[in-house]
Amino acid sequence: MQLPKGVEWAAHCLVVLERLGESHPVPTSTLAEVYGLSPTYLNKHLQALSRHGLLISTPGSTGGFSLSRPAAEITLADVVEALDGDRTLFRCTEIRCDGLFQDRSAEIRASGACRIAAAMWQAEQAWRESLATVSINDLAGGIDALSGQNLNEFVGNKNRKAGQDI
Amino acid sequence: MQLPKGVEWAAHCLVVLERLGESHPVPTSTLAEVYGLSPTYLNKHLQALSRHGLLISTPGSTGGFSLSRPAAEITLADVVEALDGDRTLFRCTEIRCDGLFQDRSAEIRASGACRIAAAMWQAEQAWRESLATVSINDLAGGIDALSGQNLNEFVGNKNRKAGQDI
DNA sequence: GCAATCTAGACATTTTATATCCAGATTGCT
DNA sequence: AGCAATCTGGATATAAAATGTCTAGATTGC
Repeated sequence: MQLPKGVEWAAHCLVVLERLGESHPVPTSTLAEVYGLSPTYLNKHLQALSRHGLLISTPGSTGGFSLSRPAAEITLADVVEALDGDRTLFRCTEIRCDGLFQDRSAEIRASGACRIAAAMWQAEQAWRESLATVSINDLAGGIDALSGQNLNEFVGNKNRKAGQDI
Repeated sequence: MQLPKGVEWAAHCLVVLERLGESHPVPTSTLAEVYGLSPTYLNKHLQALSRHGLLISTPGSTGGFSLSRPAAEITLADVVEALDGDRTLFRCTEIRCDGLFQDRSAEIRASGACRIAAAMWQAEQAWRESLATVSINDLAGGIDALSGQNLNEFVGNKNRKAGQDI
């Protein structure tokens, strides 16, 4: 069981957008180039972030994606939720009601949620709460500190190429 | 991203073994019948639990599986680790080193682990720690309290059928 | 020796993740 | 107005993982 790679891609892209400041929207193609990712597939993930309100998408010739709110208010929990939907790590299939005790399934269900599921969900809660303490802002310092300058130059050139004055 | 169903199966089976006391080993076929599971596939998971020291397996005609230690000392974290191996929820592919900054990858790696990965792993740590607080013993009370009596009768009959005096 | 079991691995099926592609709509530029 | 670049959504294809089955070998109790 593993988180989809899209989570990693999305997190890095959000960091890039933070580092670039709020200037102009950055198109998928540029973000893909920064990290050597598949543009079309990355776009699918960015669309998901947009649908969930983490990004604002601007259509049109000089369009692209930009952060919808301050990077300090976007957390890893948001990213995971946006890309992985409302799925839980643990999925309870209530096998308590399936085999030997089939005919008492109503009674079993009435006795409350399965304790295994409850414990699993509580642990998952701890996971999400930890993710919620880390914002894109917290992440931005380290990751691309080394390459932040280059990043600005690169994207800047890209945008100028597209006919835009940054 | 979701935990394999085997985790649920294994957890329930451990609870059943706890409720039956330590009497005799219970074969895969009986455990599968209790919850209406695929015997061969369940056996694969039980083998994994055995390899990781949660269960003791007894070969032979009256063989089967039994808990390797008190149910209070087997936690959900153990179950997840046994069935899902050493995989982490989040897998870092270091895309920092892949695209624009390819030629500086050595430098980037030297600057330390990716902060995104670090945050993800810390959250995962919280998840595992929460799972480690829940033992099979804790779970046994609720889940099959309703059907514990039937469980004993059922497995008892099974074992007698197999020629065993329980 | 026979029947029941665990073990290990090969194999098939199903589901999910990954990736690509295309038609439609929006916008900026000339 | 027309063109180029973009986002949007869905269809489709490929790769990987989970799920499930099967067989041959080894162990034990009767």
